[in-house]
Amino acid sequence: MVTPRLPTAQRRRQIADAALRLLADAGVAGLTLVELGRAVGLSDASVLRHFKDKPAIVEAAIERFGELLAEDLPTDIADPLRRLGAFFVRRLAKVRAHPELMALAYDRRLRDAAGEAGTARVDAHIGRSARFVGACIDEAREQGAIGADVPTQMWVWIIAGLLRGASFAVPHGLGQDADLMLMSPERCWELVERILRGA
Amino acid sequence: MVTPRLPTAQRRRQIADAALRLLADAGVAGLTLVELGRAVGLSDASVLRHFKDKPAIVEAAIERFGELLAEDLPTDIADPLRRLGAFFVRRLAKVRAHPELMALAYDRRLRDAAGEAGTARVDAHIGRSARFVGACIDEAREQGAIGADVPTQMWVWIIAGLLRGASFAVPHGLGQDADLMLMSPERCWELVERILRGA
Amino acid sequence: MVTPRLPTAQRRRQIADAALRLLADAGVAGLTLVELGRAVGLSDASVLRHFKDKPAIVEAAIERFGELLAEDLPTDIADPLRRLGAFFVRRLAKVRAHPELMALAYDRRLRDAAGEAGTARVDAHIGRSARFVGACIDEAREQGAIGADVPTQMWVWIIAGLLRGASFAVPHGLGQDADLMLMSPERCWELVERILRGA
Amino acid sequence: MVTPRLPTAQRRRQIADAALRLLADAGVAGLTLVELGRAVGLSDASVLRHFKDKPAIVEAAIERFGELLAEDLPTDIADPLRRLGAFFVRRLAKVRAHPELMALAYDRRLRDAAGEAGTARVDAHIGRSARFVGACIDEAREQGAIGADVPTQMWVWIIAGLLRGASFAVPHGLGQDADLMLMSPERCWELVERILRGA
DNA sequence: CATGAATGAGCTTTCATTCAT
DNA sequence: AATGAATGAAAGCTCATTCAT
Repeated sequence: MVTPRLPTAQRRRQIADAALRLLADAGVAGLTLVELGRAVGLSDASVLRHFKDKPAIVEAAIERFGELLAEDLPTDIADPLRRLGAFFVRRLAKVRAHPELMALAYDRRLRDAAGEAGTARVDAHIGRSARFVGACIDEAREQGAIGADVPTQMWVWIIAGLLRGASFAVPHGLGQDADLMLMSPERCWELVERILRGA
Repeated sequence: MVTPRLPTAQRRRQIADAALRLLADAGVAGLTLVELGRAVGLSDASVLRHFKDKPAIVEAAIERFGELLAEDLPTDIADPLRRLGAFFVRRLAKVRAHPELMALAYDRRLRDAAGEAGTARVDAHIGRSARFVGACIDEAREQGAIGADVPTQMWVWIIAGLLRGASFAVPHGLGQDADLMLMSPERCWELVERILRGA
Repeated sequence: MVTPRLPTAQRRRQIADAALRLLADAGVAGLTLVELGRAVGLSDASVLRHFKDKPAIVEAAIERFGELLAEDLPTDIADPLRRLGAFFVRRLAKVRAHPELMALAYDRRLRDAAGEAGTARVDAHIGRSARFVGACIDEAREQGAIGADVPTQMWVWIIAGLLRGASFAVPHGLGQDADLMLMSPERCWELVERILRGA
Repeated sequence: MVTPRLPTAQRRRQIADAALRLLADAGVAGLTLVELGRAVGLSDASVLRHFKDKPAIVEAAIERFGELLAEDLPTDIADPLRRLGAFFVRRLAKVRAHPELMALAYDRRLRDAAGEAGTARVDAHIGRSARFVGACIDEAREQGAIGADVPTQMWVWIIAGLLRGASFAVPHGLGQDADLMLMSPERCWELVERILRGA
């Protein structure tokens, strides 16, 4: 088989992405070099020509995942609740588009794959979204848009819960509410905002 | 090595529990027979004298986890919101007491470990809590205790999100709100109930 | 399960017979202590209370097989061809009645199971029949009943070949001659004797 | 250890041949991957890089054995008895040259090693020689070279018996006839042919 | 840059064997 | 006499990794 040679930079990203997909679809046990090679059209040995070893691949995948998450964080919106809303809408759309992949954000599987070394990086990336949400909430509270009784962390978890919920292909709660999946992200946010303000 | 002998029934439970712990602490890759043996003080071969297979062990662990989750579902409380509150309080306490273990309820790792065969069982066990919550919400709504605008499934995910949040040993959002962990489950529920009613 | 206790002598024979059957039906790999136990209604550990170890069981099985073969050797018939005929008829009937079992006489599986130690015993037992046949032939030849040109050993192998052929449940040569299986041992011997005398 | 590399095609044949030898020499239980590796100068893991499975190795060995047997079947000789004779001479020479190996043709060990799946292949390969012999006999009988009284299948077994006899390194019948081993295959066939015609 | 060949480590599983009850 | 519990050894197999081509 003649495999087109690609510059390392491209290959690295390709491999990191494949690792993420594989981890999401097949779990830690499914992330093997052979499978990784198959995904990018290389042999297992060749995959390792672009990375020192497997942990290095996982590390790259984690960074890739971090970028994916960071994309959703808006920076240019002044109003905290509108900023939070923009994040929520983007993130929800992304979770719906790639439920398996985004489930990694609400899972410990990336940490497992990372081993001792990478755990902190994973937590940092995933925590970044949480900190963003928390900051929006705090700011909104200071402006009086949100009441003081419910602590910020609770709101953070509530929002994470809503986003995570969308990562189930089949919502394993009630069948009759499967149509929640059909509600637009914008409409969802309206409801969430009402909850935030109302409480 | 002289290992104290135990009747199979005891050993089976011991092994199933150890499997759950191991899965929670070390992930799918860390759940090996040798490690399992070490956990219960047996050799790897001896572990398999109590179970036909490794899959059989995972299966037992899943059932054990199902029991653990089922304990939290109250059946004798008529009022739906009080029933939901009782569940919330129990489950939250349990998640705080065993964060790593209970993270399995909000994770895809049990499914990964279960393989093709056991996935349905895992989903059934975990989904049972979700269905319980959904039923309480529906009932409460019929009684007019909860408004009609926010769909049930959303509340289910919100509550799951709050419980899942407690499974992080270090809340990876904001440090200043770590004291949320110190708020009593009962007090947490008060807040949640207020959100439910208020919206 | 309450297993009736049997005196060792009976158990030993029972186990040796089971070992023979197992070896014949399932091959060397199928001869395990657990399977042996199942066959005689004992646990694997209990089987070893009647024999020092597994080689000892195989050894007993070999002796048992030797007895089985020895039964077919007539001692009281003076005329060599009639003596040979009696053997042939008995042996053929036995091979037809227990093809799998008797296949062990034309196979190296017993030797494999016996290991270094038992090989000689196996050869002795199986060779005994061959020597018997050879002796009959030699004697008949001295009496002029058989010609001198075909060496004894050849006749021995011919007869062994005929007996061995009957150990195939399905004669894997020609289908149209399957009815050879239906020809009575006595009639078979008539044909064999004609060949012996005629040549 | 530095092992000289060989292209897979070569290795596969090498391994299949070694499997056959091992099976012949050490029996089903002796056919292990480690032993196989030792025979070809590889580690056990490396052996499996050339075959998917151990069963796949056995399968290849069986095909190899089939080829070995098929070599002996002449196709270009019109006269049936001469054709049979050519086969007999070749096969006898081969059995004498490789008694242990060729014993597999008169044994159930290949079937045991093959397991459920390969049994039919083994029977087909071994049966092919038998069918060949049967066809020669039938044809010769039609031409009147062989009498009608002895059924074909009997002759097939007789010939198989003679060939099988040569697979014993030490003819375990009579010692005084060990010199049968020294008789040339051609001379043996002369005797066999006389028996065939004479009856 | 890419790969085929080879390997060691580690995993699941089977099995003969020991021992306390 | 019988068994349940435990074990070490060895088998088959997977996988990350190395290296020569």
